[in-house]
Amino acid sequence: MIGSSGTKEVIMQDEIIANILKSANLSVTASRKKILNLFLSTNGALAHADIEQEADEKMDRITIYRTLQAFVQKGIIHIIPTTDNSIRYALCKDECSEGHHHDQHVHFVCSECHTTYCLEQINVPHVKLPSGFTESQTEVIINGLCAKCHA
Amino acid sequence: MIGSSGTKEVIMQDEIIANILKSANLSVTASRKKILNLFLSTNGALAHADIEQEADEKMDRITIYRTLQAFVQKGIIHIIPTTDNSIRYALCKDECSEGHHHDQHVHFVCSECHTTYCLEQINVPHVKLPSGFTESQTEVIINGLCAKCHA
DNA sequence: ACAACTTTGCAACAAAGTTGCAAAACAATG
DNA sequence: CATTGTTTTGCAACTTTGTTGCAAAGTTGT
Repeated sequence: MIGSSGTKEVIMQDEIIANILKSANLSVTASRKKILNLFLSTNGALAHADIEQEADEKMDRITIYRTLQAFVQKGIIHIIPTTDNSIRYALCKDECSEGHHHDQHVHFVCSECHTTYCLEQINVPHVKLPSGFTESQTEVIINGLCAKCHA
Repeated sequence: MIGSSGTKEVIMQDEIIANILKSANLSVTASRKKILNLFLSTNGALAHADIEQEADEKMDRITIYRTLQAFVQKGIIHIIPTTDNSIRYALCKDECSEGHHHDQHVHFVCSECHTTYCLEQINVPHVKLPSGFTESQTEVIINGLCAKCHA
């Protein structure tokens, strides 16, 4: 659900979503629209479990797995590394495309509420590697307390 | 196994391992020595599966789980974030203690051979956070090709 | 060497993820 | 808008990964 916005906005959003799917060469189905909508209306990251809960109406676990896999492969979302053995996904920025993720922003994971924030504004600092090593992607994960969870 | 070193060195290494365990308040058992030895003789990170393979002699899966948990809790090893839903562990440096991990070095994961290197020499750059956010730990994971896997 | 305590291995269980296949939904035509 | 070909979904069954309780075995300290 898009919240309390009017019908016109809902239709707009719906078309935006459909277009994202089409330009990724994915057919536009109810489950995909629902999951993509969830990502668009969340500014943090989502785990498989979150999606399973939110998309309350009957949607198979397996469909969620496959949808997420498809989205990752097509460059719509990307995986954020975690220490708790749970895969978290977040929307990609424009520079990402099929098979080529260029995600250079910092992720912040709150140790209290476990929300994952994408800090787009902040650039990933460049790190010099030992000789023989080449970088294709750098991920920065910062753990700590977010603004909401401060005492 | 320590390789082809002489008997004296093996005994030395054995004592070092026992001391690490003792100062962490863990009793010295065969499984723990074997797993800790594995970490000491690997300069990268190990996943549960790696340990299960290497420690070929009969050692229960469950013992490995519990040993790793104990090591993490006591500050002997720490978890490295990954994108592939597999928990990887690496030895902690001296600054780590029970319940308090101060691991500030960069990790490099080779996309070819999936070896995880700890780049101790390289400092983690400091990142400025939005107001209200406080950092407790920063992790940097770099993906790319390692020296061995270069064509 | 003995008693108190910790760790191990087994069994059983729970959670997370994958694969094959038939039915349903979608896309693209006329 | 109906039909055909393709893609996606949902189900069942299975694999892999991780957890818990408990008795037997091992470790520690005296």
